[in-house]
Amino acid sequence: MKKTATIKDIARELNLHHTTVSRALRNHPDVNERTRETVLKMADELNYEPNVFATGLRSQKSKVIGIIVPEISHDFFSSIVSEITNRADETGYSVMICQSNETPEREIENVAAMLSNRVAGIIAAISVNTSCYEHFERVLRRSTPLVFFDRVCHECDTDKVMLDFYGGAVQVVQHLIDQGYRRIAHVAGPTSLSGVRERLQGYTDTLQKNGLSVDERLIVHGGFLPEHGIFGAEKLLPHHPDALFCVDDQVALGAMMRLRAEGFHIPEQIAIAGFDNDQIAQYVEPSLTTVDIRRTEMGQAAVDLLIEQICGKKRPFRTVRIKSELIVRAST
Amino acid sequence: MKKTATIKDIARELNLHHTTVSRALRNHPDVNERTRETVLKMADELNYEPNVFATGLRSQKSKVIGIIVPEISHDFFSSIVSEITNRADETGYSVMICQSNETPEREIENVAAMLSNRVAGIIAAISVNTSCYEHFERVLRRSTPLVFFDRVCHECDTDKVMLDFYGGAVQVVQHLIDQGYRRIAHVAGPTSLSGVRERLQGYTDTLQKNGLSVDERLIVHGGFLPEHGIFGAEKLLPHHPDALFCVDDQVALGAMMRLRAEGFHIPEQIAIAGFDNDQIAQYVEPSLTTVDIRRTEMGQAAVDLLIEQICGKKRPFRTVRIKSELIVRAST
DNA sequence: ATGAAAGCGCTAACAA
DNA sequence: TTGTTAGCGCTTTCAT
Repeated sequence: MKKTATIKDIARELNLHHTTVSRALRNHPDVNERTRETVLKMADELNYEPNVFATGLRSQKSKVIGIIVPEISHDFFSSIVSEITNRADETGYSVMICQSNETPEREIENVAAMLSNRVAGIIAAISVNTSCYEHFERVLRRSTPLVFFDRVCHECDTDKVMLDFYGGAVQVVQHLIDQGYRRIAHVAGPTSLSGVRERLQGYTDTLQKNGLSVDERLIVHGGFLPEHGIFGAEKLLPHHPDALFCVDDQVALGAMMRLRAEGFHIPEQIAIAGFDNDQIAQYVEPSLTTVDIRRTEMGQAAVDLLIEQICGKKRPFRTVRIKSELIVRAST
Repeated sequence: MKKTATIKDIARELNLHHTTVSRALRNHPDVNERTRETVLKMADELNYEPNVFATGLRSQKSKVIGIIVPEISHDFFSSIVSEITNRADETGYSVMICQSNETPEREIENVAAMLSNRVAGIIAAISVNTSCYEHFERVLRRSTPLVFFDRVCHECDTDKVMLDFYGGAVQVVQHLIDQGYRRIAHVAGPTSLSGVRERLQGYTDTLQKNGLSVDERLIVHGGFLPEHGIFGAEKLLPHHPDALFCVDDQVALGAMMRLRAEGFHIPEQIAIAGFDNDQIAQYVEPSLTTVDIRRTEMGQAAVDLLIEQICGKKRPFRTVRIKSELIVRAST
């Protein structure tokens, strides 16, 4: 690696002391205007680039935000990562990324990697199976700023950006009931996640509010992937549902595939609704009714909260709720 | 930020000099076995974590790989980022990410951000509109390791991981011809990208090899998103194609949507084929014939080439070609 | 086997 | 307004 110019190189060229150069570059008031100009010119000429290791070593701060997600390649998470990256960019931060692959072990390593890289703060969505939060507690003990989003850790006292899963589920189920569906099934996710429990609660509450009974046989649990939708549909069909409310769009996609294979007409014989408003939801046939969750707003909120923490704004921790919006399409 | 323990803290606790501690921690041979043990124990006790700023400052090296992609949230790129991240993890590197949003301006900023963060190396796919490569030349001039993938810069002398676009296109078009389709259209991408030109070449070569003429009206150019497929289908329909070979699956999805809206039966009246084998390709109705490109292999190759460069292996730059494989599904 | 000294590039405090 | 000194945490060289 050919070494790049340092402030000392600039100083030598200009017969100045490197501290003067340092001041000039950082617009310190105590520096002659003409000196500053020559310094800036020389810096440009020598392609000077401040050394992050040196500034980091002195300040013990970095301009890097760490993101930890379960799976980078999922539509929802990749969108959020994209939004976070854009927002971070706007505010002068770079982004470091890790994925837990939905395992607590990897998640622990992810956290360790972030801390070892001395990131300015961490934005995280926990993995499905995380039940011990010691690694996140350690982040807080080191007073490294931390913001959870989507899949939050309720036990941890820090900022959170949460979706309105309950409200979203209520909207979907009410919509299905309004459309005349009566045997509404729920292809749920793993109950270890609060968002899954909230959707379930919204589902049962709305059924009961409308005088419909909750049939346990119409509730199945799985994961967030298409195969879980396929499997869920198979388990539900013997109980003759007339609508499927799926925990997310990927699951809805799998369920839709299975139902089509069985020759069902959607939405005439069975309706399907998802959650997340993945990009494909509008391109499948029939297009999928789902709940949109304002990903841009979510990503920005996460970054903004984190930066407030980084900047040391003294304030109580906050939980931001992102609004859900029902998107009605052809599948219901 | 509560400061973490340093080697000096450990040294003080143990009445040793910090250099001895440093040696002990790095398994230097010149250190008493019992001393090493007590040092390791104390390091663990104090939650010692080496300071990356200090080691970076001394060594002028980091253990961070930078990735630059056009759009993080596209199925293809997010998969590749995921694969790269996994591979980097295995080899002890962390990953920093940027997206150009398909604009050269942002791409230039991305490169600057990576260099300013002193990453160990950069893995990049260039944006559609990048025509000047000065920013990448600068990377090479600073002898920062650089590997292009998918969308490569031919003018830059460095490692490249390329897809076999030509071979993939040949397979798709030959398959369509074998299935009896004769008026095969191509919804192409922007010709600024070599991968797009290679697919186009594979398309025309295969038509001609089979004694079919190339009808310019059956070739349209656009981008990589569903809307470009919708638009492409509209422009092609007046010329009565019986098959559409699309530049990627997203475009195929859009085209499929448009054709369905027009009441066409797929694949009876019109066949559709894509490229990339996005996750949804198997879930749409009808499932989409496409070309798979071994994303894991691609991500690993990119990381492995980069790490070879980082480790200073003296060797000529290489171009790795990733095999394409036709995936026949219901849409043809 | 351990310690001392020096320096990576930068900035803050103090001196001139 | 500019220069001097010192130190962030670490490793390398040389001395003991």
